[in-house]
Amino acid sequence: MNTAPDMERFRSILKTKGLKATPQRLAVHEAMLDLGHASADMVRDWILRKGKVAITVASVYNILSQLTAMGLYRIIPSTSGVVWYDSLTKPHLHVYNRKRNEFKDLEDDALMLKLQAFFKENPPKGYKVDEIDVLLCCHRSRNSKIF
Amino acid sequence: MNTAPDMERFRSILKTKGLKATPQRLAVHEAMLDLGHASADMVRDWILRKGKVAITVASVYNILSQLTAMGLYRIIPSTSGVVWYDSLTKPHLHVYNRKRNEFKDLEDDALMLKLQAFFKENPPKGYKVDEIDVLLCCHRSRNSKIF
DNA sequence: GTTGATGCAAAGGCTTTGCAACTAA
DNA sequence: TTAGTTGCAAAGCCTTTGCATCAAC
Repeated sequence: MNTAPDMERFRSILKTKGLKATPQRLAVHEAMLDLGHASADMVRDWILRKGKVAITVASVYNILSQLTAMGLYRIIPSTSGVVWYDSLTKPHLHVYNRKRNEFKDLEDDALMLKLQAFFKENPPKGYKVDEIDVLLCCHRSRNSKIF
Repeated sequence: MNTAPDMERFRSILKTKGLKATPQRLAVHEAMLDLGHASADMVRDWILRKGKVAITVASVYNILSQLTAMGLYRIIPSTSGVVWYDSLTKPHLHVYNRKRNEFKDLEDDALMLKLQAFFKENPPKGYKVDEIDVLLCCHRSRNSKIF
């Protein structure tokens, strides 16, 4: 995965916000771009594995929180009690494998647009909806329970 | 809320499974029926507040896990890193208020059926979908971002 | 040189576990 | 009676915090 252009964009975002382009911040962002969605632990592992730079757990957490607050990542709703971050901020679906505790992005723009249109036409009463998080829990067996 | 009939049903489920109807288990289930969806901590608070019975945190966790494994509850996907349980196991939507970290059930059968029909007609490629978890993140301000 | 970021270590939440004591059946 | 449950305390994760040190600018 060529993350170079994204990293350049990242550096300029940091500059705009008056934040320093530290090796740790760059490494975290590169990890997120490569992993797509990950927990703090997974980000740290990725950085150590690649031998990019030394980094502590605390910094990983701090950096992830900060970049999420800046809107670069989103938190994925999960059932595991661990916080997962997603580097893809545009609206999209998640397919979740309960057994493996694994997320996959489902980048189907047409599907997402239909879904948004669906909620536009079928709005939940009394609420203003910001964001739609859809988690499709899947398996690989023959039959599906809901259909 | 009159939970008496549900509690009778609960006792018979326990009997069927060969599990004892301990005061702690009964209290946890009554709490879940009353709260709808709650974290372990909230369940414990409820029980202490009502003065039903003495119970430790460990027992609350154990009982919730066990009853969830039995299919009486489901875990709600959340972004907080805390596990939330839901006593409503039939398919339904959740409205989540990020600011308050609060869930509400959106019991709109018609909406859920349409959604299931939607995914039946627009299936994510390559996956067998078990369950659909939809989290609608909401606010109360004038405008909605997605529409 | 300044200002902000990181490392470190400690503490704080949430959750699980092991074992002895207990109790529902 | 006895198999299953709970209480308790300890430990295990995940995450945050405070402060001294360090480095990007």
